Amino acid sequence: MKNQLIVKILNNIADILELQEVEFKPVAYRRAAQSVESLSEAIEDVYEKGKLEDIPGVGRHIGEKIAEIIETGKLKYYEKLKREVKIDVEALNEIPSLGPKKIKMLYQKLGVRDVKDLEKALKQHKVRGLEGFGEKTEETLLHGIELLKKRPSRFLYIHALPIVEMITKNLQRNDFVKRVEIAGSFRRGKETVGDLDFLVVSSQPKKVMGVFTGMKEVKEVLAKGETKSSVRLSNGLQVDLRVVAKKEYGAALLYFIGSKEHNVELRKLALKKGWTLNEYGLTKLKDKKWVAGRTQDEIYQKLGLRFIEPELRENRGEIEASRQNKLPALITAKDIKGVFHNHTIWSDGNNTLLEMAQKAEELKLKFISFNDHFGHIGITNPLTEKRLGKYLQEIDKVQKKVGIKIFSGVEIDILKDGKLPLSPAKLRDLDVVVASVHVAITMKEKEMTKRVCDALNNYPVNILGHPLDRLLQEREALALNLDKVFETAQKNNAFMEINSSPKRMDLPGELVKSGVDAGCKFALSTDAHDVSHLAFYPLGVNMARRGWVGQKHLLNCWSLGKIEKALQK
DNA sequence: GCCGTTTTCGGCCCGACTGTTTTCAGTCG
Repeated sequence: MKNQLIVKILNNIADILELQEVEFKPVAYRRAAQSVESLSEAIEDVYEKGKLEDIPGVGRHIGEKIAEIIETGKLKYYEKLKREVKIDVEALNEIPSLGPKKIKMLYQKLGVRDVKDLEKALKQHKVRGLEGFGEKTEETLLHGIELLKKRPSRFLYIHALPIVEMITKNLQRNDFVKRVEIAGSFRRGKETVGDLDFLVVSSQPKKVMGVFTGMKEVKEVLAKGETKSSVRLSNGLQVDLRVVAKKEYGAALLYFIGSKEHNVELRKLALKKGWTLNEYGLTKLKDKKWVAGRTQDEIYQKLGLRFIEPELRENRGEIEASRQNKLPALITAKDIKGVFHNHTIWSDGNNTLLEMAQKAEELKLKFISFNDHFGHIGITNPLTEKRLGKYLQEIDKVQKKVGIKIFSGVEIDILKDGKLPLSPAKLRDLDVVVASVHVAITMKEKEMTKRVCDALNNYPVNILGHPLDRLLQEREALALNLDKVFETAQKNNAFMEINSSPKRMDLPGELVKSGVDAGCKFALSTDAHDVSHLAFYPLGVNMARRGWVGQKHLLNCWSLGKIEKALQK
């Protein structure tokens, strides 16, 4: 899959063109890059279908360039640009407060071509003499380079969560703070966040800024103004805060939840109606008269739209769907009646069957499904055919001690050749069969796709476990033709898993949406190895919501009777 | 370079903060 390569090249072209002060083209290339990035299928497949120009922001010229990259792995135009500029724009652009104008100046006056050159020039104090540069800029840039060297990667949602709660509490306890909202990608339920964005309603912004920048977790104040401040916490996470008046609340929240691409579309829509939209409200273009802004709903309505849930705001068709009143009724955490795919001390989990079941009951769930590892995967203590009988007896015993329904089952490995290490007949004795790829994960797409589809075709698999087998920030996704997998799963009445484990988040939201579009059904799992992991299921709900999942698409929302029927093979 | 429920040509989202200036350009989100 060359999506990421193409995204990178298109963005680099935009960087270079920006440096050359070419107008409008950079925006066009970035827009195209963004669309390719949010594609839910391999760009090669789009190309083969001859549909490249259907991608928003991709016209004839960029389409031809993408085709060239797919066919040859390279792009002549890009090579030519790189020869022309001779500068490592990509790396230099990463440095905070360094943009195209300054990069150009640094190259022309000091011959700076890369970060190394810049660091040298800064340390020799050659930069401060340039027009528009000063001592302070020198310091900022040097600090920026240091920061990049030890830059923390994006934060997992689960790691950002306690920080969000802490900051919210810190702000809320002040009587001059009327309202606190978390916005940005966290509010949109993304699996990782680059920074946090807070919105506060208050008539005393200065006091709010004082509290915010004065928190003990703040390591560095990056900016502090009347309405906007930015800090870096000691763990490296950047947090932005905006303070607005009550009247602006809706417009500001809309603006700060984003995504940027969603907002740009809304603004274009406003312009067509003779209005302008910013974070303070929707106003008339002519006389600046106020149209709306108190609530998000009000603004959507004025724009001829129905309210769009934050998780959908990625400019992936939600605006058109909203206009046509075709938005899905998204599931919420309350709709989840139980969770699939959980481990205990019968394989590599930390707790007993009873402890896990009791915890699920405590969480007000109506069922839990146990799926301890089966077969010879690289973990200690997997279930074997010999132990399976005892495991099932034990589950029966626990069932008598708790007030919720327990499903029995295994998580069984999909072997290299697409076979499972237990016969279809024996698998049919279990309530829930989760089948997953764990070993030989570097297979080529064609083989891997066949392997997974063979398993779905030849065995009574209920749930395809963590389909991508990716680990966030650790391991790439399997090479898999998901279109084919979706089709095969649907044909065999198998459910695609939405795995809520914080490092997995698999399938991610955008791919869940492709599955929904393809007619697939889903099962939400916790993949818990400890009682504490059972509480992770709302993370899977985030993924499901980002994937446009309604109750009819998700097994966990159905009645127990209907679930049992759907699991019969 | 893309795009069109006023357009196939002429537009292209909008404002805050910082540092360097002495009214604003550059950067960022």
